[in-house]
Amino acid sequence: MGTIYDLAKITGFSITTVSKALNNYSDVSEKTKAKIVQAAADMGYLPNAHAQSLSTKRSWTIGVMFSEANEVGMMHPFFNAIIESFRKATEQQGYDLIFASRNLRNRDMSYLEHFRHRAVDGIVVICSDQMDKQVQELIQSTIPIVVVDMDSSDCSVVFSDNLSGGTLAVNHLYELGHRLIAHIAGDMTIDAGLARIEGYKQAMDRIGLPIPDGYLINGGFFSVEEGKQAMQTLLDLPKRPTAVFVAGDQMAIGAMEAIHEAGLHIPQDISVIGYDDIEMSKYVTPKLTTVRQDTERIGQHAAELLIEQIVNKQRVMTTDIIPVELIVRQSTGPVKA
Amino acid sequence: MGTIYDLAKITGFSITTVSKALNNYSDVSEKTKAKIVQAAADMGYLPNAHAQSLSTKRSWTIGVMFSEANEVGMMHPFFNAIIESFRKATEQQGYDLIFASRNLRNRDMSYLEHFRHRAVDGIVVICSDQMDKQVQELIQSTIPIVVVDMDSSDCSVVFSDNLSGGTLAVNHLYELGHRLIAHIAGDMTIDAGLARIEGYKQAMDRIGLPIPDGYLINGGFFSVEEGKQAMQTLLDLPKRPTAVFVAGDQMAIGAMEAIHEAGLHIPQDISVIGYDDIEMSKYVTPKLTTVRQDTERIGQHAAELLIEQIVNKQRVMTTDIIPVELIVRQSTGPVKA
DNA sequence: AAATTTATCGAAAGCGCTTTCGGTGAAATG
DNA sequence: CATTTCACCGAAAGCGCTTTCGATAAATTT
Repeated sequence: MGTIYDLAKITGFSITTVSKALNNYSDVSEKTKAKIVQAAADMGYLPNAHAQSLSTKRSWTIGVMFSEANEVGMMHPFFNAIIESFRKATEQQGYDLIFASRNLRNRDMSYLEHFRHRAVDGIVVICSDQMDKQVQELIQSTIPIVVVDMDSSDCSVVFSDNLSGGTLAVNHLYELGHRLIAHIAGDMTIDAGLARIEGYKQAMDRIGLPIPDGYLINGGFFSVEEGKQAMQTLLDLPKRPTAVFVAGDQMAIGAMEAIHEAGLHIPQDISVIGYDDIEMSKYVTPKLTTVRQDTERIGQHAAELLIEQIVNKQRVMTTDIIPVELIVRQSTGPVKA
Repeated sequence: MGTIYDLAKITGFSITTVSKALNNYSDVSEKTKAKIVQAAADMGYLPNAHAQSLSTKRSWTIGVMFSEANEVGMMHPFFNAIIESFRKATEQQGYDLIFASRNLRNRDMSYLEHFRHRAVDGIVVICSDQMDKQVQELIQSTIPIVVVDMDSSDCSVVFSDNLSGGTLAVNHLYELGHRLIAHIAGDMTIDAGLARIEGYKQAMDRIGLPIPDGYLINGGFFSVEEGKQAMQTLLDLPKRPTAVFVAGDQMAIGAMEAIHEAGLHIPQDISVIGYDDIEMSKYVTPKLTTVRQDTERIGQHAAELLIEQIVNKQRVMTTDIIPVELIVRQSTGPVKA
């Protein structure tokens, strides 16, 4: 406890000198610097972050906002992995994360208002909803920002190479001999979902495979339940697919459940490949083949991009695409002869 | 943007009156209050949180700290669920969460130092490590605090009824006809792990079942991998158990993997029951029977406990135990005849 | 009409810190 | 020896807000 005033009194210097000593200014002698630092250590002095922020207009905080349809917040396994990596990268630089709510002191405010109130130095938004007004508002603001998993030309964005991801999945299935390949897609209002659809279509086209009616089915917003339902209607098709590319691991897990419940076997009767490579993918039975998104790299890169903008005090609008990787496990196999 | 000075200039009142109007003081007339509020809305005025904090000595922030052996941070599925519920409860009251790091501006500091620096109003620690010096330091401090999942008589704590949980698991297995019931335990340095062991022992004792050599095995720190290993040594036992109670769902998933790899079937050959009921438990195959911890309630209760201390400005040291619930799914079944 | 309340407002100090700018004495320069 | 330079330090203003304590004019009471 204690303030620089206490420190000044104890050491006999002015608060100016104390402050300078603590901040390692060059115009205070090594001798007095040492004295002051020692006294600070002795009394367990710590600068008050709020006073510092007020004075310097730097808060060393970064606001984080999730925008996703299911409102699971920090329990979203994919977003969560990104944030964890983002956190590690930013904490190294001295930043703390503030998770925005929309309610402050019984006053309902927008995320932007919240962030302005807290005077964050930058914002990261992990967003699946392109249309979210709040996100647009954040992007339009002057606060440094980076958005993950969404496309935009108005700010720095970083997301996976979903187009290649879709292609990767289809090709893998094709090489295993599959010709009846369906796609349980994410909603088209979601950039990632749309890009994976595109990847799927392009790959099918390139291979020369037609997409039968009903083979491209909307799985909604990536939940297990929606994946399950989509798979069920897929199973009811007159000509059932032998393989299905699912746009997200959670949906894929739901799809697997539907397949099991129908008494079919994976991958003998039907192959399934997911997308994301969330934690649990390697623990379901059979272990899920999937397209891995590099959450580690996405989070870290987003952090770098944001901090760069903060320190340089100028916006940069890049769109960085992170490569994905095919992880072959046990849910995909050769087509039945 | 803008400050109360701007508002004062625009409306013609003093900053005092502006501040009072904004804070709904009684000694400013409705008429001027309306004018000021209107002007504030017009200019998009928002109070600067740092200035407010500096002046009121309330920061409306709560520091959160994880302490767990595996360092997975916010990717820990159980802790994570608790924090999410905690967040919802606190955000309603106007608090923001700050996730503590130990590095601030290239200065390595303790969590307590970090929290003091940020002047948080309260602290929540989700802790599995009883011995953590940092946690002790936090508890000894004067900042309002609540700790989850650990026992302590020096502060408010809230955790699950692990004793009953252990008993619940064993009894369920017993009722299915099992007599050879093993326990893959969490490390004994962890309160939760210890209590579940105790529950297991007591239940076995009450039933009159002996605990064969090697049936109580340390699974370490609740990771999938450790659970798998523990199960493997269990399977190598001369007299293999017909059922195993695992102290955590992640370990249980590892155990299931080991069982599958050994060519055995769940629950036909061996029943397994987990603990936690994390998200993925209902998606593994077979779906995991488990003892559910009420993360929703734990998080919310912790929030209430903490906020109460903050507003009343006095420490309370209660230990609240939240009931658990047996969730029967498909990984447990009657013993083979 | 005088005395007292009441309603409404503002000056000023304070929260803990940073930073500009000027001042002082000692060392270096001519 | 006079002058310039340099190293070191502090006064003061400012960051944006809250809160105490008076002050004033209007309303009420006697």
